[in-house]
Amino acid sequence: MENSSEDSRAGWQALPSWLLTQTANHAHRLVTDGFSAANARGYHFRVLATLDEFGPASQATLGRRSGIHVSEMVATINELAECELVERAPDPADRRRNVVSLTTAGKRQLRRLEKQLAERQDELLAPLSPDERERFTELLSKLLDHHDRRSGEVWTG
Amino acid sequence: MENSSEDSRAGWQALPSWLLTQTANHAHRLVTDGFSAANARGYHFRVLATLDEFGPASQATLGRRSGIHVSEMVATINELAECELVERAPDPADRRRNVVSLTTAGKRQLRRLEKQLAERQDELLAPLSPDERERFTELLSKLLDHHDRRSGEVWTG
DNA sequence: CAGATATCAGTAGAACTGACATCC
DNA sequence: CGGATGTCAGTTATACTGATATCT
Repeated sequence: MENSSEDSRAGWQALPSWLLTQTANHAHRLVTDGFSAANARGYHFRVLATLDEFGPASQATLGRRSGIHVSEMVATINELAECELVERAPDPADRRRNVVSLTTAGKRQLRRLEKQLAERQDELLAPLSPDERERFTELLSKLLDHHDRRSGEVWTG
Repeated sequence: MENSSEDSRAGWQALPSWLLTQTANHAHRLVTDGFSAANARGYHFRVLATLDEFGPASQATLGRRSGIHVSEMVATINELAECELVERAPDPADRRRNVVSLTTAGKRQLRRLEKQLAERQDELLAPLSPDERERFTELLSKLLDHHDRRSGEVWTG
């Protein structure tokens, strides 16, 4: 009654929070390794993808859209610009700002990273059936929406 | 066809790896806050719970059982010993070792933390029905078992 | 001697804070 | 002036690696 035979984890190792954070660690390692195989980091991908979706923007705007801290953005853009994946030019309309935009090389790199990422998703979900994968992401979305909203409440009312 | 109306997340924010790591961050914050409300950290709980389950042990053994790195164990035991939640005594049978054991105050603290933890699980899974919670932990277990085994393969053959 | 143990120092990545100069 | 922007320096927490002294 206390432990059915298939329940291999005891005590705290069976808690949802433990299962969640440990599995997330594996996921993080998978995608991080995938990115570094393409000489990139997660921040690089997020900036490139955000530029691709919304077009050129200032670093502050990019930070808000991609959820990357402003001070992280500086280093990220430095690295991307050094590889000529983005271009950073002063905004003539507002001299505080830099306008960051995607280069063609940046677009190419983005496609590469997207492909990498898709493969890692598959590796992550390998033991699940298509049906299970569907339900899994649904449940995660539900949880994340809930908690994102809860954190947001404090600041946005 | 590309986006049904209920799919609020675009692009990379809908990827399983993203949903997973972000949700895990929320979970981690929840339990961390819960622990710190009881003047504890995750390591403290894991050591106390491991001592409760397996009995007194050396720091190295404790580390293997709880998955905590040996060098982290030193600081963890220092902190627990300072609050008199565990006792650290030299092992007469092997002078390299310390024998670490639970005190009654440690047991009390463990119960407190277990209660905290249970509440945080509930907060974490709040938007899910009992049925959904069941399936969620099942899917997570399946994933974690898979990836734990895969990482283990490298070292244990 | 190899190997285990406890300890301490240092490292690395992620996410954040604070200070600052510049500009709107 | 208040507020936004970009930059840099520093901090925190987590999880390691490496070195060392001691002991089996």
